[in-house]
Formats: sequence, C-alpha cells, structure tokens
Amino acid sequence: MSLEYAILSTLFASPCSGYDLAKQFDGSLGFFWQARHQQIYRALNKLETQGWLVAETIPQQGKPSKNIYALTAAGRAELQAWVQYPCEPPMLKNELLLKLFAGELLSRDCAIAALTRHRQRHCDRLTTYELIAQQDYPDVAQLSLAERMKYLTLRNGIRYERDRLAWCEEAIALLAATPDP
Amino acid sequence: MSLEYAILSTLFASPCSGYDLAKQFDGSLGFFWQARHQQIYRALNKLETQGWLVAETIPQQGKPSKNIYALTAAGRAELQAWVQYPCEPPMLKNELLLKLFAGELLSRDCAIAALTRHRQRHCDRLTTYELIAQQDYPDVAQLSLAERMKYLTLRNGIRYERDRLAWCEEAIALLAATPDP
DNA sequence: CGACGCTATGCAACAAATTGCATTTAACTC
DNA sequence: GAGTTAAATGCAATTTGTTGCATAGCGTCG
Repeated sequence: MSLEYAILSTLFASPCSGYDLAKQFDGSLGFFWQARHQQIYRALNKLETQGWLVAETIPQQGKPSKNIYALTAAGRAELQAWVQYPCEPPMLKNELLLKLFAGELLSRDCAIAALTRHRQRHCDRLTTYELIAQQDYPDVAQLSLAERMKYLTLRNGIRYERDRLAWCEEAIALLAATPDP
Repeated sequence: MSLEYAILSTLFASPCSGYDLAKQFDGSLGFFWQARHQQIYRALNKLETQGWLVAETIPQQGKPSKNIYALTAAGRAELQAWVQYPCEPPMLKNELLLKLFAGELLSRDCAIAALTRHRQRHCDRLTTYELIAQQDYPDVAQLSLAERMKYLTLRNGIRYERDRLAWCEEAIALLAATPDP
C-alpha cells in the first residue's frame, strides 16, 4: 500500500512523470522507501484507474512522449486520510544478524570482515546525510512546521546511521577481545 | 533467499518441525527476520526438493503426525557458504517517515500522536530485549565466540530501540516547540 | 456442554517486489 | 563508426510475503 501513497505524496508536492518519480525514489525518498521504475509505472496505472490521479500526455521531439501525472481531488483526499491513519513501526529484516545468529559456523575473521564492511556502508551513508543536513537545513529554528517534519526524516537517518556505526564498532571490539578457546 | 537460510540455520542448531520453526520465528529469530507458518512450510518443501534437508515423519496419537526436518551434508555446506558470503545492510522502509515527508498535509497534533505511539512501541520492545539480556547474558565476559555473536544480535536490538526512542522524543520536542504561524 | 486455544499441517488466492527484457532517439565518447 | 548514457515507457516471469481458509483431536475454562 505505502508505495501508492509515497507516489501520491510526491505528486502532491509537484506533478511529474513516472521517470521523474523514479528519480525521486533514487534520491532522498529512497532513504526510507525504495521502488524501481517497473513498480512505479504499474502503481501509476492502478492509481489512475482508481481515479486518484490524472495523466496528461506530452509529446516530445526526439524522446518518447511523457505522461505527467497530477493528483485529483479524490487522490488528495485519500492521501490526507492516509497521513492521519495510525501506523506501526516496521520490523527489521537483517541478513547480517541472521548470519551472526548462526554463530557456530562463522569464523571470527569472517564476522569481523562483514562487520567492517557494514561499518563502512553506514559511514558512507552518514556522510551523505550530514552533507544534506548542512546544505538544506542550516538553521533549524527558522523552519516551518512542514519543513521540520521533512527535517525529522533526515534526522532519523543521521541518528540511525550513527547508531549502526557504533554497534558495528562495539561488535568488532567484542569479537576481537574474545580469548582463544 | 534469506528465509531459506534462516530455516537452515535453525535446523542446524537442532532438527525440528515446521511448527517448531514457526515458534522460533515468533520468538527471538523474529526480532530480525519474520515469517509465518505458510511461508515456512512452502520453503521447507523447496529445501527438501533441493536436497538440503530430509524429513522424518513421526506419527503421534491424538495430534497430527509431524515432520521433523534435519540438514543434509549438502544443506550444511550451503549454509556454511552463505554465512561467509558478504551481504549489504538493508534499506529502511518506514511508513511514518513517509507521512512526515508529506509534511503539509499532516497536522502537528496528528504527527505528535503518531510519534507518541511509536515511542511506546519502541519502549515496549526495549523492555523485552533488556529482560532477555539480563536473563540470558548476565556475564558477557564469560561467553564463547559463538555465544558472543548471538549476544550481538540482541545488543543490536537494544541499541536500535533506544535510538528510535530517542529520535521519537527529539521529534516530539521539535514539533512541540514550533511557533504558531 | 460449548467455546476457545494448542498442536500440526497445508492449499489457494492475492499483493508486493525483483529480475530480465525490450523499445526509441538524441547526445556524447572512444 | 561503434558503443554508451540518458530520457521515457512498459511487459512478462518469478519470487516473496500476506490473508483466508480447512482439517482434526485434545485439553481447559467457565
């Protein structure tokens, strides 16, 4: 369900094509919701059939013509209802934890190598997020309510990556400090 | 794919039935990988066809007979290869963040109510995890390597929930402190 | 006694997501 | 001149996950 609403909410901000949407999902939207273009085009068709958005076909020279989608009143109402509807925090699915849980089959070196890789990924993501925070939100006190909400999604990412980073380091230290049996 | 390996790894620890596996997924395994019984039985059939595990049917009086599954040598080898194979940290999918990102459509009260709910959920989970830590891992220094790896999955959960909790509180505070426009 | 929960399995339908492939034309690079 | 990237769309097949249902006997609680 959420994919549909992610699309509606992006189109609410400004009407655009499936291709543009895909780029949004590659960018900041993708930090907390991912989708590839195949999924997006399929969802757009469904949403159009439901009457929550309308398409306007714009012919272009050279390139294939594009469909610009915009919310209808019904779509807007639907989105409005959805944002207010209570939701639950998601459950995690984490492959690395699954591997650590297997325990007996994993060597110390192998585990530390995997943790180091993860550490690096989180570090990279954190750098990205912090750069965005610096550029887009230099002064939090000046932000409007809606802007603060958007800022909080970024804060979420920053906290999350920092915490993952710290866990990786804690984990590496704990495994490294294990006395040889 | 990971579901299959989660099953293999549980069966590696000790052979059991589909029903028992489902209970594992309801318990601590479920903290980082979820599956319901329908999915588990489907996967078990697939894994048996692939020759990674064998079933032994045990008739029981009163209850339906159960199939006890155990790893084959091939299954064990497969699992061993998998734990060593590098993996990436998962991407988040978070509905609440999607709603905050919609921003303009969400009222302050509504956002704070949602955040408060989330705060409560994370608080509950944290309590559960900390209880398990206390009971099952009273003395970390005494743990073997494999035990430490399992312990780290719990530490991951504890850190995670604490951090989510802190974010919720930070978010509530930031929204509450927004001056009326 | 009847309702419910537990043990134990599984099918069928559906929804969500991934993977692979395919088209068209311009612009750029090697 | 050949190959790649980018814009722009989409189908088909498969995998993964959810929802709903069905069976069947035993124990327990009110």
